[in-house]
Amino acid sequence: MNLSIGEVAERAGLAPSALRFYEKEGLIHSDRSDGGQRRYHRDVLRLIAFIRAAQRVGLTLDDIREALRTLPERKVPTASDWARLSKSWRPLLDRRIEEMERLRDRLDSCIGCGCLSLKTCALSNPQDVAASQGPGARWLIVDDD
Amino acid sequence: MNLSIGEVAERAGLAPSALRFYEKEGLIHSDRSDGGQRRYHRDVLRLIAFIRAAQRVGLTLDDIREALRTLPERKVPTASDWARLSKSWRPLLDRRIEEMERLRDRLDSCIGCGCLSLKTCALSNPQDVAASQGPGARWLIVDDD
DNA sequence: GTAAGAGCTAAAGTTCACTTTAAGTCAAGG
DNA sequence: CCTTGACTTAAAGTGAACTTTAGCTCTTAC
Repeated sequence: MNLSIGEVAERAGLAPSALRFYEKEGLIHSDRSDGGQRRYHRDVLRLIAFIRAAQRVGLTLDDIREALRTLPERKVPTASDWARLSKSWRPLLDRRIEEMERLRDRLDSCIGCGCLSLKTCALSNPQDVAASQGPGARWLIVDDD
Repeated sequence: MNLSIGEVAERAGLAPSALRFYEKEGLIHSDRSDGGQRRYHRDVLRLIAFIRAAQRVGLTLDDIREALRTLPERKVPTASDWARLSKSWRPLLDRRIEEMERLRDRLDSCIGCGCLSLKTCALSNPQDVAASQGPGARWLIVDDD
């Protein structure tokens, strides 16, 4: 317990500046030594691991701060608190995986058929993906006319 | 053929400003009308679709520009050119999918066992992932001691 | 006790991928 | 011909997620 910022940075695999930044953003918390230096509870490592995982799932720090607000205010979160949090990311993660798999399959079918834009190609029948991320997410769909 | 910037933007689902930006970045090309306005060949739509797909796979515009440099200089790319390109993204895409699946499974096993940090938990035995993205990518691995 | 290295703050800087702005030009219908 | 809306440029602005800088202070090992 009572880790310095350097120790946390080292163990968590990010820079001390990132830890100060996360703190300023209200994502993590630290106590202070008599001299005013940050001192961390070991639990912060788990929290940081969660933050990084959430980022990989595609959440912004804003989203993450929001999610973390569901954790108990001033007490150390329990296993079930963490479990609830992980669970809430599951659908998002599933969507991302599905999205990637669809993209992979489309790329595959294109490599196979060599068309990439004909009406007969899988890529030209977007009914499933096109709307998922607004007008930008059209993958490999190009409608030749 | 000979689409205006507005038409391309509309069909590709992005803003005209993005098209000008891509052009400045050397990702796409346009001819000009007598009056100096951009005129696009329909093929640019496919190219844009590829660029967006590549971005979803996690490539930066720099990476993409690099990849596009393998396309024939001043002639319209053939289906097999595109196929080669898609193929080259496949491993990256596979890695991203694997990564996401691993994260999902880990979150699952955590929800199941409720530990999240004990040495007995799946999360504590990272031999596979930890090195994949440098020291930052430690997922949910926290080594309590 | 002291020197070196780790930590402190606030503010400015960085990169990525664009968007916005300002001041003007082009194209097409009536 | 004229108006309107789409287009042009260069340059500045944006937001996310940090990092760097400058000028200090703290902590620790000798």
